[in-house]
Amino acid sequence: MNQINVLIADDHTLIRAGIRELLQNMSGIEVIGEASNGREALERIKEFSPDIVLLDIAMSELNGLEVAERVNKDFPSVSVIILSMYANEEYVLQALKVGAHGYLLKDSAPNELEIAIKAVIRGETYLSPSISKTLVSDYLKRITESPIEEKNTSNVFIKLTSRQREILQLIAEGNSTKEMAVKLNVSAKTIETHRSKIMERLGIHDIPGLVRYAIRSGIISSQ
Amino acid sequence: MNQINVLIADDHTLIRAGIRELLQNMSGIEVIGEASNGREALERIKEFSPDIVLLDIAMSELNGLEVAERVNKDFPSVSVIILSMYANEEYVLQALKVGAHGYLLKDSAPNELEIAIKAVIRGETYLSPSISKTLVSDYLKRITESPIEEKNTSNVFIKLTSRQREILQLIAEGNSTKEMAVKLNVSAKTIETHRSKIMERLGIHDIPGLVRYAIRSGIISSQ
DNA sequence: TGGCACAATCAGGAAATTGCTGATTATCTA
DNA sequence: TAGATAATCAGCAATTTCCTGATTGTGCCA
Repeated sequence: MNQINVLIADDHTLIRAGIRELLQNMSGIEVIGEASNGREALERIKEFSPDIVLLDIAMSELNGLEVAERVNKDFPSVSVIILSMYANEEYVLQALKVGAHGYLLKDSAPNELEIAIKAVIRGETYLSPSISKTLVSDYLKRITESPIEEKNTSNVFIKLTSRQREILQLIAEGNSTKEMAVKLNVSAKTIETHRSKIMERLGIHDIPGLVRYAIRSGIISSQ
Repeated sequence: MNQINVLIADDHTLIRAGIRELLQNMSGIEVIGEASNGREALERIKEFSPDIVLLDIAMSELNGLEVAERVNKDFPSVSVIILSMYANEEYVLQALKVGAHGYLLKDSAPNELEIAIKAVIRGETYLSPSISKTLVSDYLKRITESPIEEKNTSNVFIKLTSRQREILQLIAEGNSTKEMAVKLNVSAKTIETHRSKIMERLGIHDIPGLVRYAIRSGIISSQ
């Protein structure tokens, strides 16, 4: 039989062991190795030449996206599936940009893992259903339409205008609509409009969500 | 046979499935249920009366430490093992303070899980080896020698009541007043009162400030 | 054991904010 | 130069917050 050889890379031993168990119950799939951080993952890939690598994003040494990029460049025959806790659009786009073939949420059903692996082996791109299907085409359209913009890489800088980032920061810092209006010398209505545009773009529709977004994208710190 | 009945509470389906597989390969242990967030965990505990609950810390609705505290109070026959990504001393101490019987890193070897469960069933306290053994004695010494000093901890657990922390978490997770009222089955007016008390106690008078506070005090993550 | 502090619950009503629809002006670009 | 997008603002209904005050239960302690 032609087994699909899989390598698991995740910081957490227990998680790796759990995933390994799940995979070993699936027919046609064999776990040929594990790695406990990003750098080790690259070594194991070189050593084992797996068909598929399951990469956690949050790894020490080298994060999963970084690893994915190098795998795509140096080992093009190896397919990458990102295993992530976050449905965060930024991460998904970033993953696709660096050549990942799959993006699976840790929140997925176990059999999704099997489906994902087999889809990727067939040459398809697999995303967890909860991640909008339009992402890929949107993304591809975006980079083919304006390839130069690519270096703006990840986060907020491609999604929001300068004014919007300015206002997002003020919101996350705790300013009220009225306070922002005074600071920026515009009407409160204008601030409201900006806020709703920001929310629309980010797909986040509550203030706490904006604050968390601002923190994780580095616009402000939580301190 | 006297099986040890275990309940698994973790936000991520895949992780739960993996842990379940691991446990099912261990003799004398049976997984009798799962929960995908803190509140659901309490419901399942009430329903199933497990011997052991494995609680992830980072759960939505109610975080693992909060759940542990309530389990310890309302279901003293149920033992709690915290499953965490972090060896963070604060977390460990907090877990012990709220009555957890075990603190296991997700980075542990699979068989540690078995060891931990069986130790806890025997009435022992189990901590992952990588967590300094001195923690417990240090902690105990500290609280017996100068119990007043407790306020030096300065974290949420002393400043807010359990209910208030619960609501702070929900706020920071983006729930509206109305949504929280429905989830907690109280009136919106009650939520409003809680929120204003929380703000009063913390001296923070805006939602973004609460969110940042919740993040830096570990009640939620920014992800 | 009576009372005190405090937690948790809820209400009324004024005041403030938001959401929604729609509009104007300036700028940049295909 | 037309079309898309950004930044600005308004009206108004609906929702939410803020402030004051009240009730109930519980633990504590003098």
